[in-house]
Amino acid sequence: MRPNKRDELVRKALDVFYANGFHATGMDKLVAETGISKTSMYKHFRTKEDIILATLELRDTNFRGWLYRQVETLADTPKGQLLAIFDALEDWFSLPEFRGCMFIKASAEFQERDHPVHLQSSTHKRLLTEHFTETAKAAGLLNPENLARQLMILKEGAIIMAVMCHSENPAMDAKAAATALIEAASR
Amino acid sequence: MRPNKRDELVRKALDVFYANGFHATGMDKLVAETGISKTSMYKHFRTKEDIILATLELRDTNFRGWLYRQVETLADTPKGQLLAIFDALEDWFSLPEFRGCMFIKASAEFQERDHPVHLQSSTHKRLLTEHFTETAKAAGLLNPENLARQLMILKEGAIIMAVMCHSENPAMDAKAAATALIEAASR
DNA sequence: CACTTTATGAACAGATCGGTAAACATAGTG
DNA sequence: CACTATGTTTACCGATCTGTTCATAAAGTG
Repeated sequence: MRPNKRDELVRKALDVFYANGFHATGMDKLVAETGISKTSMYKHFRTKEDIILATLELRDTNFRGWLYRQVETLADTPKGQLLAIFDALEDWFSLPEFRGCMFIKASAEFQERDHPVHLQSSTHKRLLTEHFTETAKAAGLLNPENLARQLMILKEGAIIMAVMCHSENPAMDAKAAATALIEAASR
Repeated sequence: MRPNKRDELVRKALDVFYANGFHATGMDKLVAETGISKTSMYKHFRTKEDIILATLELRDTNFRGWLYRQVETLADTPKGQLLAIFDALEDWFSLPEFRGCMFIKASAEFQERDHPVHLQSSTHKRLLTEHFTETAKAAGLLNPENLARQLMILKEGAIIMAVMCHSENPAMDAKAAATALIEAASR
């Protein structure tokens, strides 16, 4: 099977959009950064928006895959895994290429509630919430849906603080808060 | 004193940028939405970016003013005021014009860490954190800086969830979490 | 009244935007 | 070999981008 130009484009475009933003990245910049001709891009995608949607799809797969794997590596009990979320976040935040959550940024640039980009970003957050809910259930904790939503709030809040207040350690602040919440749900 | 066109522009541009985004709003759109001529705009500001910075300054004043006033109205004890933050958020989220945090969106569109827009957004979050810290100190709670950062994480996370997962009540999820944290810091 | 300030509309740069067209190169397949 | 699919380069389209120019209107001040 030939190396797929389409996938190569999506992989490279993901990095460019993540680092530079969606509206701020023009098609010509995408050509310059990916080394792929504009004609090829428009053979594989009808519009720039379709390329954006494809990068978000890949990002969802990559990010959730990485997080779920990381959490399972760091802890073997469901309860420990809920806490390990924040250890994984700490690692992520410390990467030099860390630029925040791509989906938060995407829905900030495409605000209409029924815009495909906005919808796809919402889906990403919903899938994460559902996964946390399942883990909380496996841990036998009280009100697993409530707890999962609270852990999501802590995760998203930690991301924002990591992007906007660079000096501190929001992942560990969030982990401490999560510990208290999980403790309370253990009674 | 004559009605100040500059302030009128900033007030109206704030709404347009907030509703439509920064890069997505061109100067011509700004003319159409504000009813102020482009020539006037460039008499008062050198660049579009200067207009953006002015709208952020106004937003900071307005938002923190509103939040601090709201919190003081809703509760008279410092501890109660820390919880009232989330009641205020709930009101904010339910407004039809609610579109998330303008500073999160600004720093999502202007990502370079030393960009004036990014810096101004960071300042807004720092001022909020400092205010929460003072309130936590006034409440005599343990580790007021820690608690304030955690409350900030809850606040920012709730905003993100409100923007991206429209069905639920993230403000009350965050308030429940805040209750547990404040309780733990009361020992 | 004359004078200055402030605002306006409309046209216009020069660059960049998303997207297209046409001619050509390359490589895998029969 | 011919054929097809996939890629490239280059130039181009009309629209829109930030920002400027200029002539003109209106309003406050002496």
